[in-house]
Amino acid sequence: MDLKDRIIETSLTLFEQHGFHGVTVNQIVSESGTSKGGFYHHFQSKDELLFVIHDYFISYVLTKAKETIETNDHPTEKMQKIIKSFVKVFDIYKPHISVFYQESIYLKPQYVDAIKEKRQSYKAVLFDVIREGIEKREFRSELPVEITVMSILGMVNWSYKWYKKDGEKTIEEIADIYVDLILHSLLTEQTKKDARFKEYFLENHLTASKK
Amino acid sequence: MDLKDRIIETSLTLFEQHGFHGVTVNQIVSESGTSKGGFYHHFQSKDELLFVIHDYFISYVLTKAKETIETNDHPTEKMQKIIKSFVKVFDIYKPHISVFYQESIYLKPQYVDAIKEKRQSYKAVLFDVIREGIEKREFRSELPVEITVMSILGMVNWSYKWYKKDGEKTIEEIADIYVDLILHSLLTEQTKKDARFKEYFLENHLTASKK
DNA sequence: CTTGACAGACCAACCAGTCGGTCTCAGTGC
DNA sequence: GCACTGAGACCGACTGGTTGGTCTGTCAAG
Repeated sequence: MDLKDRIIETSLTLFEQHGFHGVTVNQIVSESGTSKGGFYHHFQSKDELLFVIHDYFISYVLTKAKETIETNDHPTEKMQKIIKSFVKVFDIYKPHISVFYQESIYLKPQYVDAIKEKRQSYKAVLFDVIREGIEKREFRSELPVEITVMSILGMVNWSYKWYKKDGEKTIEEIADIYVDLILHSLLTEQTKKDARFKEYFLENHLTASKK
Repeated sequence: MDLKDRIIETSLTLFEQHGFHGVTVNQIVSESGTSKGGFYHHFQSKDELLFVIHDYFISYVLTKAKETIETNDHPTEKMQKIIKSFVKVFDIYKPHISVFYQESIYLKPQYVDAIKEKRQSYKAVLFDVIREGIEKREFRSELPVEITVMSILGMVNWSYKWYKKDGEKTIEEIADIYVDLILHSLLTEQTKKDARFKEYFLENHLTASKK
């Protein structure tokens, strides 16, 4: 791991704990075992560092989501895969995500456009899946697409506020719960009975408690 | 409106736009038409101002939620009322909420405990409703209480990132959609058929599009 | 000898907070 | 009715510490 990465990793941890403005360049520098010179050799400014962190994460997530929808799956399957893959990102990128949602307000104007665009693309992916789901009668037709997308995003994204790696539930379990909740909201009664999607519901899991 | 309130209102707007550290006391002072002296006459420090904003909002929401559950309603009704009342808070207190979730990381240690306690109480209210719902067989028994609470909180709280007062949908409409989504995730098939709860679902609203 | 990676002393700007001062007004004594 | 006093509300020039960023070097590799 070279110096640049070490600086990023250190900053991530520090930013997550104390916020962008709660951390000085001197702290970053000393915790990553380098110097002002080392830092400014790799980054034009503290603001550029913030941008690099943002871009790194959003690019990764966006690529993953696009991969998922370029299949011939049913919308229900797509939704399940998107959610699972996104939730799993928390295990690796939680600090990135925290910084992404917590500190984006401090991104300098010159950087915001690049990030905004990718953010929009990510939302668009979800939009398309839901629209497709409604068209194909798998999802309830009375759902307003925009609000539904924002609800799903909110539910999943909020995890950054409380998810702990060594918590009671594994990331896989949490992802399964989200899938269950979301699909229960989205699917029509008809689709819920479809045997192909049975495995997505908690009540049919082997671990579920049955009376 | 006296000076103290004017300072709070101005700060709220500024903090929401630029973040706590993106706003200087001088800015606050000049935008609220006062002076350094005026500011420090009412607040011990910039940090205290942040605390006052936090406390004001969380106290309000907590009181509202406690009022709601001190009824003899069914859990389903309670859940619906809590969600509706909380979502409606966005219309009045959106800046408070934004600052609450965005800047709490910068609260000084001396203030965090007071806020944390009220935050926990709020979660506890939701916990209780869900537990009661499961006990009374209105909510699905396979739901893990903690994650479900966090999902609901996430879904609703996330609104602060995108809700605009003059947006396409009114706050009432958004609240109704949340209620529909959440109840579809929570309720048992049996309970969904209960005529008393019919009005909570979008498909039974007068405005819903029917083929 | 050149170039890229890194070191660290130094600087200028900024910003939260201070402090002596002014203005207004209610209360008090005569 | 008037002069005096003191307290609370508010003013704004000033300061001292902090912080992002610079600049001159050093050194190892090629």
